[in-house]
Amino acid sequence: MSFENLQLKNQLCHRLYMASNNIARAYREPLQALNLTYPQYVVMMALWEKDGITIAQLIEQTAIDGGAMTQILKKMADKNLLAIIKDEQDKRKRVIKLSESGQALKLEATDIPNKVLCQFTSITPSQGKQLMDLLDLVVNK
Amino acid sequence: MSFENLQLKNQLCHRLYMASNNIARAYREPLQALNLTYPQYVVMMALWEKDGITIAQLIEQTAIDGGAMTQILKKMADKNLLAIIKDEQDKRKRVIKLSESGQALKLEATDIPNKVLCQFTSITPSQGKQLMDLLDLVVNK
DNA sequence: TGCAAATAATTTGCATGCAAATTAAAATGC
DNA sequence: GCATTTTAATTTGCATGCAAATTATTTGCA
Repeated sequence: MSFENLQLKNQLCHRLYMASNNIARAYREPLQALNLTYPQYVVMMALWEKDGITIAQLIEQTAIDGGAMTQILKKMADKNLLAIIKDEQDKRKRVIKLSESGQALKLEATDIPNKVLCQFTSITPSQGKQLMDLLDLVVNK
Repeated sequence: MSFENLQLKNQLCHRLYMASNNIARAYREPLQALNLTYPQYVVMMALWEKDGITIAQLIEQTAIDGGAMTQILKKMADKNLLAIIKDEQDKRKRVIKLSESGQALKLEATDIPNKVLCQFTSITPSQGKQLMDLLDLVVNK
């Protein structure tokens, strides 16, 4: 038996693992300037697009784990980026609302995507698009 | 300003994040049968390919964090999958050697890649290959 | 030779990802 | 109308990923 299927270099999962870590690492420095971790940045992007949504909707948009989300939002509330508000209609729900400084941070974040992309010179925009489409197949199983 | 560049659906990083988590999740169940976590499985694959290497080499092969590697190897040694041996030539180094049960596990692992791939029906083998090549561009910056 | 610099691992502290258990509130069904 | 089930969040315990500090050795170089 050759066990080719067990060779690390043939594993799609390992490529994804390395690529994902690699790109997340590339965000660290630019995000430090905004005092945000990467998942916090993802939450901010979701809220900049649509504010005032529930935690469940935020989890749906970001695909961040629910247990982690509770902690992440708590820290972001501590930093006064957002407020966690009880829904009076359905008291199980919490609505997330950006603070003014949370909204204002959007302007400072505009450059982040470019700063990160500039670190990846070997991939063209067209290949990036291709890659996104292929990744969608993995995301949607 | 449109802020298109800040939309979550346009972020390569978020696709990678979701895809990577999604595929790692797909490994969980098959790996439970072998009593391995995903990173432990990656370490095993590296060692099945080349046994008796140092921790530094293992880190190089797997791209797993050094600090995490120490913990991972400790747990794997506790499970008697491998031994962590002091290098007598260079006492800073540790050599990792698979135990017999560690080597034997390779046979049981042969089916894992297929079991996982079967969960991703919407992606063809050709697309998988394409995806790997594109991911290499991200991995190698 | 001797001491500073580099290398290999480990440790520590923090931030997740994930599964399972828990709590609170709302929806359902008989 | 009340008990059962479902839903929304939180909490807990465990396993990383990562940066920074630490320890033990080895190299390099004056």
